[in-house]
Amino acid sequence: MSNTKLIKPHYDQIWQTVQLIPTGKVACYGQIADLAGLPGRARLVGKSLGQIPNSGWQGKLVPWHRVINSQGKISFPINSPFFLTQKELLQDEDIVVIGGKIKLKDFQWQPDFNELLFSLKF
DNA sequence: ACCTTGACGGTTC
DNA sequence: GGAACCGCCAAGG
Repeated sequence: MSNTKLIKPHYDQIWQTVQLIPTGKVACYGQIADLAGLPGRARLVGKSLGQIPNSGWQGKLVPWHRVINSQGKISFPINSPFFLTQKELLQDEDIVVIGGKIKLKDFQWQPDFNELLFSLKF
């Protein structure tokens, strides 16, 4: 049977949106919230990312590591396990991380409007 | 039904 | 820069 009923209402939209972030780019929590049709709910984005099943979602992995805060920083305590994991995943994509910070000017995802209309199913 | 918790963000100083 | 303050609201206890 389908497990979609078990997923919290907004998580689908958030995870779906996060999957659109291309390799080598990052997006802010608030940016994802806006694109997902949930303006002002950046915190919900963070919360939902922590709820992604280990097995992935709808058969795909969600690139949670590409989501950082509006200051361009990784939102985990410096040098904590999650921090280090995220930093490594980002660097694997050639994203420059210095002191937990990333230059949004260089690496922030700038989605194309038409692309969004074509990709988002809600 | 009430209270607390957040992988946040904008404003202000 | 950065720190303090407040607004936000779904979830979970």
